Amino acid sequence: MKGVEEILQQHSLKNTKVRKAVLSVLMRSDKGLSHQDLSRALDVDFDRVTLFRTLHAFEESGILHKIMDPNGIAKYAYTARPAADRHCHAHFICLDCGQVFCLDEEFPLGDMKVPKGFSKTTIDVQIKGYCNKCTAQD
Amino acid sequence: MKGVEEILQQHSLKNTKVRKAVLSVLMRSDKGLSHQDLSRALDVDFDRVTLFRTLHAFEESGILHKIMDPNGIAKYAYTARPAADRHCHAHFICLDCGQVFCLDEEFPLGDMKVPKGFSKTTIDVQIKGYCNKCTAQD
DNA sequence: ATTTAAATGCAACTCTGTTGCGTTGTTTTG
DNA sequence: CAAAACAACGCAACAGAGTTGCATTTAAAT
Ligand SMILES: [Mn+2]
Ligand SMILES: [Mn+2]
Ligand SMILES: [Zn+2]
Ligand SMILES: [Zn+2]
Repeated sequence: MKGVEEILQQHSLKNTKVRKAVLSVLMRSDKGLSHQDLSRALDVDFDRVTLFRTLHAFEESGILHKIMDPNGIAKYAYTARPAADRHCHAHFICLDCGQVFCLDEEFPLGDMKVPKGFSKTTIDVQIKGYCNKCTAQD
Repeated sequence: MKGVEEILQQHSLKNTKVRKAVLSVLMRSDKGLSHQDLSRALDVDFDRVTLFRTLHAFEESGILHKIMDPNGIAKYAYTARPAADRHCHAHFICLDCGQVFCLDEEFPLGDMKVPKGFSKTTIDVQIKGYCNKCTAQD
C-alpha cells in the first residue's frame, strides 16, 4: 500500500495537513465517509470549506470516488485501483444506518444498452438493504 | 393507461388539486423530474412544502420512484408497473444536462452477491454519460 | 532566501428539504 | 344534506449540505 504523501505528489497536489489527514482516514476505511463523518473523524478542526474543497480535489484526481446516499448526502471512498484499469464496482447502502460499503463485484460497461445517440461513461450499481448489524438487531 | 383520479383512489390518497396536477405531469413525462422541475411545470403555484409532501406520499405509495442525481437532487418518475411485479430498471443520467431517463433494461436482484449477514431489498443501476442532445452539440 | 501559485480560513450566501401549527377541504356517516 | 372526522394545505421558521469571493498563509519552485 502506497504512502499518503507519495499519492498526493503523483497527482500534483500540494502536501498539506488537511490532505494528509483526510486521505489517511479514507485509506483506512472500508466504508464511504461523508463530509460530516470526516470532520468528526479528524482530530484537528479544519475549516468546513477547506474540507469540501479537499474532497473535490481528490475526486477530480480520481483518488476518491463519490457515492450519493438516498438522502442526497455525498460519501467518499478511496479508489484503490489505478486510473488505468478503472473498474465499475457496486456499493451496498444500508437503508437503516445509511452506511455505504464498497463491494468487490464488478460490472462491464459494454453490456448495458442505452438509447440511440447516448454515450456511456460509467455505471453505478447500488444494492440497497440492511447491513449485518442492522439485520441482526431489529 | 389509468386515469389520475382512479390511481389516487386505489392508493387511498385524497383527490386534491396538487395531487392531480403533479401526477398528471409525471405520467406524461419520460424523464425524472425534480421538485424544482415540477414547480416550474405546474401552472398553479402550490406551496413548496405541499409539493414536497405530495412527492413523499406518492413515493411511499409506490406511485413514484425516486432517483438521486449526482448533485444530490431527488428526481421522481412515475412507476408504470404495478407493485406486484416490481422490477429493478436502470436509469441513464446525463453528466451535462443532468436529465434522468428511465431505461427498459431490468436487473434480477438475486444475482447480486453481498457480504455475509446482509439482506437485499432493491438494486439501483445508474448509467452515466451524455444524452443524445448533449453528445451532439459539444 | 525570494518568488509564485496554490491552498487555507472566514463570512456570507444559496438551495433542498424538514417541522410545527393553525386553517381549509375531502370524504364518510347519520 | 348537514355534521363530524381526519387528512391535506399554506405559512413561517428552521436545519443542513454545499458554494462563492476574497484576504491571508503556505508549499514548492527558482
Ligand atoms: Mn466504492
Ligand atoms: Mn425509473
Ligand atoms: Zn446498517
Ligand atoms: Zn444531456
